[in-house]
Formats: sequence, structure tokens, C-alpha cells
Amino acid sequence: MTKLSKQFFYRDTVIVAQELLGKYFVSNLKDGKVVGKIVETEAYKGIDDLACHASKGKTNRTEALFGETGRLYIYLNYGIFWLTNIVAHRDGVGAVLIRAAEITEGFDLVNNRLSNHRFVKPNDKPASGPGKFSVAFGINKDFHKEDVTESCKIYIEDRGVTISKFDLVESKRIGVDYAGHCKDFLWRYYIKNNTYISKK
DNA sequence: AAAAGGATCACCT
DNA sequence: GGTGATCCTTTTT
Repeated sequence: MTKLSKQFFYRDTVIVAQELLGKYFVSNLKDGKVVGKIVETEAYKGIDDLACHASKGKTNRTEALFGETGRLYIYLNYGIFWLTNIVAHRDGVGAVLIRAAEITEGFDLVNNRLSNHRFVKPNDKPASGPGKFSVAFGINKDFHKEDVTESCKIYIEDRGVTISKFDLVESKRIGVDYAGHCKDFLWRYYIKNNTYISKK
């Protein structure tokens, strides 16, 4: 059980997105610890990817995407949800959106967090979707640029689970119909037949 | 100072 | 599978 390193994220964004499946996401905050197996991710890669915020250029908001790998890129979506991304690229720009996880530890805390949120309700799939994922793990703006390869609050563990290519499903990314020719890229990945993905 | 834009969710059919 | 609710940050003037 080892913590993912800087090198892990310093590779092609698509590869990192695939290999994050089966890894364990850990948040250890003041109010307790939550652990979950990552079951769904999406790659946002390069300034030519119209779905990637970096395609709009380098601004205060998107600056992190151009920076050091292994750090979190957190941004607000629909004025409501903080979405959790990890900066990952080999040369240039990119990040992996964490879309869903299978909670393995900290169920009560997750339940409390969902209950206290305005727009989500507790259920049996508490982290099946990027908005709910962030709520479940207590992630918000405060963790923007947190380095998951060094932090003791937010980090990712390799517990020896590997997903065979037969269990790896690739599909179109969700909610990016505005992205022109990029909208059909098969840059969403999830574990086949897993119950906790956001949608088929 | 003002406007626009959503990498969603829950609920309905 | 489709629709409506919802509102804060970023971006632009």
C-alpha cells in the first residue's frame, strides 16, 4: 500500500486517467477519514481539447492545469458543485476528473456530509458522480492546488488492485456537448459492471 | 460593476 | 432518457 508519486502523474493524461481506476482515494480531515476506490475518471488534455478549461487560455482559474503534476485542480461547476481534478500530463497541460468512487471507509461521515448539502441527498451510492464525490470526501476550494503526492490530508493509495483491459470501459465524456469535434473523444473510463459509476 | 456560463443532481416518464 | 432547478465564480466591460 503505497502513496502515488509525482512520477505517476507525470505521464500522458489519458494513461493516468486509466490507471487511477482501482486506486484508493483518501481524505483525512478534521472531522474524520474517508476512503474510496476510484471507479470512474475522465481525461482533459491539452490546449487543443475544447472541453479542457486550459483551451481558453491561461488565467488565474486555469493556471493550475499548466503547472506541477500531482496537485489538485478544484473549480466550481453550476455555481453549486466543487469538482475534483488531479493535474496530470507529460508535457504541457492536462488533468484527470475523478467522477465516482466506491466508499470503503467512513460511511457515517459521508452520510453526514451529504445530508448537510443543499443539492444532494444521501443514498446507497454516495460518490457516484463528480459533484457527490467532492461532497463525500469533503473537498472544496480550500484544497485547490493541494499536492496529493505530499499532503497528509488528501492522497491516493495503490493497494495492489489492477484493472485488466477487459474490465476497462472507455466512452464519451459526460456533459461536454459544447466541445465541437472534441465532444466524442473516448476519454471517459470506468470499471466494467461496477455499481458505483455515475451512469452507463 | 455587470453578465454569462456551466466537466451536475434529483426526479419524472 | 430527458427535463428543470439552481447560484457562485470567472471573465469581461
